[in-house]
Amino acid sequence: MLKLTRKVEYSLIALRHMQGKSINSISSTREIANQYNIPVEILAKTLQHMAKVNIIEAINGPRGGYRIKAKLKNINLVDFFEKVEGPLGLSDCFYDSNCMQIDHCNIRTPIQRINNNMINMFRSMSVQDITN
Amino acid sequence: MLKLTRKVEYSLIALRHMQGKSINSISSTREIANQYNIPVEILAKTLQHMAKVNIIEAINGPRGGYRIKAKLKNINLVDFFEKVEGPLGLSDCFYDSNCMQIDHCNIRTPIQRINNNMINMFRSMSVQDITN
DNA sequence: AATATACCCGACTAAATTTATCGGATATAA
DNA sequence: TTATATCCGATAAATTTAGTCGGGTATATT
Repeated sequence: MLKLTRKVEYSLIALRHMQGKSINSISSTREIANQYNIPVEILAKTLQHMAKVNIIEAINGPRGGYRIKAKLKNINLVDFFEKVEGPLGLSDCFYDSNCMQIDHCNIRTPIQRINNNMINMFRSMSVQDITN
Repeated sequence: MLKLTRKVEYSLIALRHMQGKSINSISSTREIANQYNIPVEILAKTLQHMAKVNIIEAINGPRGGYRIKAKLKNINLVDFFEKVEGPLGLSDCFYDSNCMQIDHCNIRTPIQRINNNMINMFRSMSVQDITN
């Protein structure tokens, strides 16, 4: 319960790895996967996805790879989690009201308060707070 | 990602239900399950578990059921989540160091900071904040 | 131009976790 | 004695997460 997914973890590991290198230097999927014991194919997907949402940038061809594109300081953790994993919330009912008990539920409002606290907490941190 | 489990949700729904009734009045599994559209068997387990960890108390026999036993005001959400669902943490490595990359991981410390923030946030709220 | 390296991406499979079901037991009020 | 309710281990189903596979495109290097 309340866990980060591997996808998010791998993304952060990769970003931190890239940020530790000189700007504009390129990191390949294989290089990162090897260094951190991550399955290559899964990391590949993860990086492709981060490229698609413009957090990093892909360079094709031999000697290609990825480098950071966005200002990590300007991406808060809510934005980041949502870009990488999709909508965020302690319960589905806060972004997709398909719940059988939507009418009877007696805890929706109180949980929403907690949810807001959580969201605010994550919003107060940037990706750079983690990758630095 | 970062979701509560149904077990936690059902527990809270049940607690709030009981708290809405006069003290010492008894609620049966069936009564709660019907009112909130929860599968009876699953709610039964959930309540049995809450009884085992002394949050509620079971009364056997016909006209039996459950009633609140603990002071909900004194149970913070971290304690509650852990009693109901087990150890809490954004990543497993904070309570079970069986991770392949424990030696290489470059984000353990930063994630632990976030984790602490989250834990503190949940610790600052009591079950009663939700069930009231 | 050929080649090798690296990203791209959809379809699929496997594993883990969460959710739900079943069967039979015990306790007790009426 | 009976009916209602909790108790509880085993198991099954569903969902989510994690990982694999195959065939594609782009490009630096020779």
